[in-house]
Amino acid sequence: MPVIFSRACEYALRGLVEMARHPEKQFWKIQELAEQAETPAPFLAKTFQPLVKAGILNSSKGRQGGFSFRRPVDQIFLIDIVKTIDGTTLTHDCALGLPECHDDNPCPFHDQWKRIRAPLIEALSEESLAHVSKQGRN
Amino acid sequence: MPVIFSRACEYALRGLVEMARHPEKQFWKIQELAEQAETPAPFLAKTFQPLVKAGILNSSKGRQGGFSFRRPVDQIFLIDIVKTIDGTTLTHDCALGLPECHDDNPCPFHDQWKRIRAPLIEALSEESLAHVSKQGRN
DNA sequence: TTTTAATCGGATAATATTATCCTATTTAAA
DNA sequence: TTTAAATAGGATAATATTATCCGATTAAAA
Repeated sequence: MPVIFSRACEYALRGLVEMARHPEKQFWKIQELAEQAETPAPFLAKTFQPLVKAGILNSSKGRQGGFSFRRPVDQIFLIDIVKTIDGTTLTHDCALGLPECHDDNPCPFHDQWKRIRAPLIEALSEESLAHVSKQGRN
Repeated sequence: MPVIFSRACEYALRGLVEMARHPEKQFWKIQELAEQAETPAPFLAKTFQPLVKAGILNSSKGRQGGFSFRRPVDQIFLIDIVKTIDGTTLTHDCALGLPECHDDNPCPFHDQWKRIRAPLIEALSEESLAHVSKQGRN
């Protein structure tokens, strides 16, 4: 098991952060980006496809092609990427995996998980690629 | 992908909560418990084995055998179960999956994830089976 | 003492996820 | 116009996780 995001989402995040750290670069090719982000290139390419469909990335085929952001990186939030690739499981579903668990029919862990999850969702919603890309050293 | 715990851990938690909700019952057989907890019986049995090894559960073979808690349920915390079954990935590892990411060599998401993770770990550490088992309706 | 019924542990099967490969399509350079 | 180089998408392979099965072991009841 990965930590909290799927492998696919981890790779996408790594790639996007790497892109955001180099605003001078207009178009990124998967091959080069994968090397920088330490991800398998073909898999990174796959994870980028839904991001293009979701309107987060722009893609261009052919020579001089590659990927670019569709909007400024201070307007792209981690939650956008996570929801595009991993869906709403993390933000919506029952932590014990019970499909019948809802507010009006809660499992024993429902309220606690809701409280735990809130700051997580909040942080992912407020954290932009612009901000994240200025952090860290890797 | 499951929400945040592995399927195995989800099942274990469901089973243990069910046990904690019926303190009058001394020994639980996997078959009956699995039905109550809506989990596959053989897989639940597997997930219980590490809990026995970790000293959280007691197991007894043979007729009249089954599983029981080894200490009072107000002294068993969700973090104990999660760590026993899913390990320390959730509480220790890099959210972007980078093995070289540490406090002294942080990835761009390191500090944010640390802040997000803190209340999660805190809640799991404070939440006892006794308390959880009194919540909810499932 | 034998039988019954439970967990334990190893082997195996099924499924989901991760990873790669190959052809088609697209675009720009030659 | 042709060639080269990129993404798109479908097919396939590898791996990890989930799920089941079965014989071995254990312990109580018959």
